[in-house]
Amino acid sequence: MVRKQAEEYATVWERPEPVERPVLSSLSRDRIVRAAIELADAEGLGAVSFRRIAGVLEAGPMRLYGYLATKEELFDLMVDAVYAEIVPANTSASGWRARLTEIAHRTRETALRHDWLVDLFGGRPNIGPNGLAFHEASLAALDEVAGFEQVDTMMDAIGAVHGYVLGAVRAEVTERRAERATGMDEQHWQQANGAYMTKMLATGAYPMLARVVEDASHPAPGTAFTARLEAVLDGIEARFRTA
Amino acid sequence: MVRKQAEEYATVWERPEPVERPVLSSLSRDRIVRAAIELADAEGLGAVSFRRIAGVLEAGPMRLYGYLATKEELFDLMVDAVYAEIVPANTSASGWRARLTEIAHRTRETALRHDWLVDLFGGRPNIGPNGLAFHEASLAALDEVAGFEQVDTMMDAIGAVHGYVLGAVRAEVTERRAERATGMDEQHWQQANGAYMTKMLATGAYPMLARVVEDASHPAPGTAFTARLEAVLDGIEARFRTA
DNA sequence: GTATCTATCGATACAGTGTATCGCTCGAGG
DNA sequence: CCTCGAGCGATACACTGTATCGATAGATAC
Repeated sequence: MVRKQAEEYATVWERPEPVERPVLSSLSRDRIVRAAIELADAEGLGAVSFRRIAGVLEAGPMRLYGYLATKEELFDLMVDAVYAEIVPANTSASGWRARLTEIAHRTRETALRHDWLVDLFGGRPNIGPNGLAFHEASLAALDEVAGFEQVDTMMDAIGAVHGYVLGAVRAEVTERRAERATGMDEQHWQQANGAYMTKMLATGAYPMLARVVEDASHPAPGTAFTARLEAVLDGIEARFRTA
Repeated sequence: MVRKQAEEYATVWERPEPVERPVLSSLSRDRIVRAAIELADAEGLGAVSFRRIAGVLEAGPMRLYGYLATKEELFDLMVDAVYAEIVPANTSASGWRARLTEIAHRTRETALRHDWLVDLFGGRPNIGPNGLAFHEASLAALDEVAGFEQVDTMMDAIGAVHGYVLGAVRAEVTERRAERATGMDEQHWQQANGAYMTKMLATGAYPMLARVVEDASHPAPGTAFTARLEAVLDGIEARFRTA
């Protein structure tokens, strides 16, 4: 190119500079996914768009399609990246209950750290490398444990645990989100919903709920999760373990 | 109006017809929500838009805003409408286990019938009349049952059950969706994912998963759900019931 | 019976979305 | 040295939720 220009313009002085060409930021799936996760953490899943990610990475939106085919794929990668935070590198827990408990708690903590996770978790097959590692770790917790020799038994056990964890964490995150709604209007939201709830309970149509609202103690968030998880583990031991 | 026209144009023959005014279809939250649910059932949640709903109901999109303030409110109403399908009018089950089991199964069946439900379920506080009735029914199953006198105990029990049900159903629906992906490309999807999975398992990094894929029997979908639910109920009895 | 007020409707508009298309430009390979 | 192919991104398209606002029709006041 420059050669050709050199033919047309004999001297540098007349020859124009090449068109301003912005330096291409180096991109990778990793950088894209990391940017997307930061966006989601800061402003919610709704703020994640190809245009905004590209803006952060100083690239054109269409460039992302060299790394991802669809937005769903982006979500899949985000979830798998977060799975890496859940799977413990090397667990110190011994015994199947302790190891499943550890996985459950790490799952919960990660979901609280990235509160958009529950919207994607289990919404599509999570079969990326880290998602598989997660299931592998769960299964490994039952490997060579007396009474869990059968594959079907193992699946029942981790199916029950993961089912509980997924549902419980989703409920907990939803509640947290609602409690501290978007900043300013927190007070307004609380007030409006409080009024609505008292009105509904006053109808007398929900006597048990009324009792609960009146008498419930509100333990620290994690304790209920832990206690119920223990119950699920008890149930697994009672019903599935064949030792 | 016509009077005024009558003054301007003395005879009918010169007086123009009033402007064509389309007959307004009668609207209600109920009709809107019903239309939205039909759309979601037929074409998925993604097909639910104010414009399409309005189209079905032969109204302008903006007219819906007289009944709903935002799309999230529409989703809330859809979920609450479906809760009505879950809550049994009058249960025949006796005993707390049977009644909680009935609720769990009705939840599952409803979620399978409306496979978009799991995407909204528990994603926002579901405190509409039917949502409250759902929780009321769950609590009522434990009312005056020996060993569940304490409100906190009751909450632990139904928290564990609902957690499990929510998570397990979400996982099941996701799997169903993936298996029969969008029609034609089912075969293609299965093939691509099968190849991917076998490749991943061949790496040897997931020995337990490999064992599972090899040895797992694939029972009818409902049976695993039921068995694991029984385990959860066992655990509740073992850990929470104070009788 | 007439005039005014008010609530509702929907056309239009706006900012944003995911993504298909397609020239352009550049670096690598023959 | 030239050609080819790949990567890039400007542009465009169809669509989204929703704010604005003039027009209208029914209700209300005199």
